[in-house]
Amino acid sequence: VPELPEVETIRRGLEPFVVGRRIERAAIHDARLTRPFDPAEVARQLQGERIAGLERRGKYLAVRFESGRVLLIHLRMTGNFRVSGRDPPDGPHDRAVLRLDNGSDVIYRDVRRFGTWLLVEPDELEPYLAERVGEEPLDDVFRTATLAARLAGRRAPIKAALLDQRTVAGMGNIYADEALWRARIHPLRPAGELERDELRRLHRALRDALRTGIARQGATLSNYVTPDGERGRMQEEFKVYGREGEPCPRCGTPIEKIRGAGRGTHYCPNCQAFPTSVRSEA
DNA sequence: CTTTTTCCCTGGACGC
DNA sequence: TGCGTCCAGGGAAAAA
Repeated sequence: VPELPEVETIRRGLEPFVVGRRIERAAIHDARLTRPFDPAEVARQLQGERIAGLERRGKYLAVRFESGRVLLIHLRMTGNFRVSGRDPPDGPHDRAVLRLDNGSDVIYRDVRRFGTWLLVEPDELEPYLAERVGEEPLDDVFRTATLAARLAGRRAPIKAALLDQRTVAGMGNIYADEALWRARIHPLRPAGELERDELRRLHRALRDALRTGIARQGATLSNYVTPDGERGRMQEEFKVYGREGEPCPRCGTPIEKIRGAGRGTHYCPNCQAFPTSVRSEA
């Protein structure tokens, strides 16, 4: 499941291979990849573009071309990139191939075909992102106050609020669970009712979890590998995700799994206890 | 407006 | 072995 750390790892791995290169030929094999646009037409438009930079916004990869156009890629569940020479092409799940001007291929794979490619004009990028993606949690400007402002007045569970990309760009199910465990906050607490100290802990926790994820090159659960084919090692750091019934690393209480925000949600019922109504209002 | 639910998609795990 | 069923979940869209 590519979340911020996985997407950032992919970006870093791909960057040296593609920046400065020209797309000699593009082939898109999945009719759904560029919906609602015709994949053959998108492929034609990609041909000849020279790549000026590879950026990340939340879970989006943005391939910036010298022309100013941008290819906005979302990997969703199983999208992934490989570079040729390190892995045989024409795998059963190869959905697109970009042939570069140095003869190498950038291969896009996506088992479940949830991923999307959207080619946008220069003036379309920011408006598109603005209504979908909030602040980058690892930027210096993302302070506790930033997080607090995004959560203020919200009655949705904190788990659901964290998964909202406008709250924390790039947050996903795994890192949300890990961050809430680190902050010792119950996933179903109403987001707007978190105390000042809890917000401080959560701010620190989610940044720590995401930074650790990047340092470990992401988490490999099934499909995900870096563009070099390396497995991530973040799964070895999981404290709660996928550990239902196992002892909490902090207190030994068995980890519980519930349904939160429509997603599997793992937490320690002792460390992350729901506060026993401290509220004094009747 | 906010929040919740449904849907898309496939392969792996599991029960019989 | 093989078949049916369930599950994983990011985000768009629909429903509440």
